[in-house]
Amino acid sequence: MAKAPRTGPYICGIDAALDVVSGKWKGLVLWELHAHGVRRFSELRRALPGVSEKMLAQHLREMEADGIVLRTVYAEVPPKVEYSLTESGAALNEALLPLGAWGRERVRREGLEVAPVPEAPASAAG
Amino acid sequence: MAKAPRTGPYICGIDAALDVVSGKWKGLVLWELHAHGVRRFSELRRALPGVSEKMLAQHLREMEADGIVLRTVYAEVPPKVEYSLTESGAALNEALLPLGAWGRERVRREGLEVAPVPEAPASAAG
DNA sequence: CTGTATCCTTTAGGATACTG
DNA sequence: CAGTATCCTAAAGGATACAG
Repeated sequence: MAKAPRTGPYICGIDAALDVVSGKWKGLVLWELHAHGVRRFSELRRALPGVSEKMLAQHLREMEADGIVLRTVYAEVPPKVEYSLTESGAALNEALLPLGAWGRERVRREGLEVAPVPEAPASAAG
Repeated sequence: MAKAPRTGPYICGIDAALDVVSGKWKGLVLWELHAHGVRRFSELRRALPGVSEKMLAQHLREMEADGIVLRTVYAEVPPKVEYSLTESGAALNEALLPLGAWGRERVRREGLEVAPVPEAPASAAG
């Protein structure tokens, strides 16, 4: 979803799904949470080289509102917040696997560049 | 792909795939070509209510450059141009099926609105 | 550590007019 | 019919500073 309440009626399921994953870093956030189960804000920031605090926070809020990410706040000092996938988020990740496979095939076929990601699970993400 | 030559290195397959389907109408174009096999420019325009000529042409050029759409120009007058899916485009469509299913489930679960599409194949697109 | 607030640049998308 | 060209608006994203 965008930040606005609800953009409008969807035309098909693809629309409704792309609306949720559209965002420069959302796919990576999804994958990072899938790979590690639980991540803190600062861990996600380190895992996404180049992301700004604003965008990371904004994306996480939207994904939370879309029901794919769970945000857990611990009443400690210093503050501690953990992010994880909801059941729906995990299902979304599963649904993205074939698309990821197609994308990797595309990268291979067209000889596109791929940035090395620290600690990325090479088996399925590359 | 964006209109710029190449945005930059991809981080994972999802990135590389989303880059190709990101665009307000690309998913629908994909589906329309899948459903009909071959479509002319004006047919696509009618199938995508609200699309501007500029965006449709631009999207089709990008999809052609990305190797998922084939553009066939007939040397006739009046002009005739046909669009269809390449093998890669058809594979992309297949890879999008689980995502579409997830999207429809999301629409159902959250009670989101869906716009009725003329002549859309209800079996898998709704 | 986990964010917000503000300001700014870039890009996507749209309206309209025109052309081979 | 199948587009281009031009101009414009809106939305996404980024830099930086500050706060609980």
